[in-house]
Amino acid sequence: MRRHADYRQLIRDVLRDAAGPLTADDLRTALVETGIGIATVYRHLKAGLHDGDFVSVELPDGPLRFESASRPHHHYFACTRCEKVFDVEGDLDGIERLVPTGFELNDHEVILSGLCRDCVSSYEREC
Amino acid sequence: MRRHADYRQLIRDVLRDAAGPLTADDLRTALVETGIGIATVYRHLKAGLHDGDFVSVELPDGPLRFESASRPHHHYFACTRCEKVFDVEGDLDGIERLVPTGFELNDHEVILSGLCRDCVSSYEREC
DNA sequence: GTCGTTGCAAAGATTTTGCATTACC
DNA sequence: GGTAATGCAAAATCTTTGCAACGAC
Repeated sequence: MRRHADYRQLIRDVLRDAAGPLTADDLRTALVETGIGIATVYRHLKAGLHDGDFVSVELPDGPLRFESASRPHHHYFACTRCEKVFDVEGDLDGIERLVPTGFELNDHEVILSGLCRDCVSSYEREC
Repeated sequence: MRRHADYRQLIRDVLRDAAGPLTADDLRTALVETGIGIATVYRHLKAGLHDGDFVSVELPDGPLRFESASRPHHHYFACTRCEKVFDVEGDLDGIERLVPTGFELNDHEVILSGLCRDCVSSYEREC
């Protein structure tokens, strides 16, 4: 089996092409043909976070997810039924207004939750 | 040692008086004199989440935190230096605008991050 | 006595680390 | 050969679960 592939670049590629943030195990699965181990995935993710290649997103009730830092600013919609996570375009106004006096704002994250389109549809069918 | 105290109520009391969201272990520590076990803390938190007594907040790089559901709607400021979490008053406009067509929004969460007042001060002193 | 609650410990799930081995140059 | 990266497995951390014992009534 091939070893010492450019795993960092492979992880970058997978994250760049993903529709939303991925877990470490999602990445290992995507790269399973290379034989990458989960420890190596975590090591590259951690190094990439430090280097600014990736950002991490913590969502309710799930493992940490990662995505490419180069994606345009966006937020998330977490479906409480199917547990999928969707990227959401756009941003909010007035964020600075929330920051307490003397605090220094560096980043922000908005997580919407509810039902995604598919789950709204299947819920309506069931009732 | 006293057993079968009204642990749910004790947990409610601690969360009601807290300055921000607490971890399960914070709660066990706060109630250590009662001899409560961590499993019981988690069991009441889980039941209370289901009953709508508590809400959970997942913040970057830390265990799940909990707070009273009865607190007025607010958001969080997570200091990246001292890792404390502060409640933030107020809310944002235009959240509905972000929701993709066909999705049903039930909740949202805003997590600001940066430096808290104390860390801004000590950072300035150091430089 | 019955039923629900509890503590403890074990199990799960996720993430990190130690270490010998391997690949690259 | 020397250096850095890797896989495996153990450890660490956080959370859940099984179960026997206990308390409330």
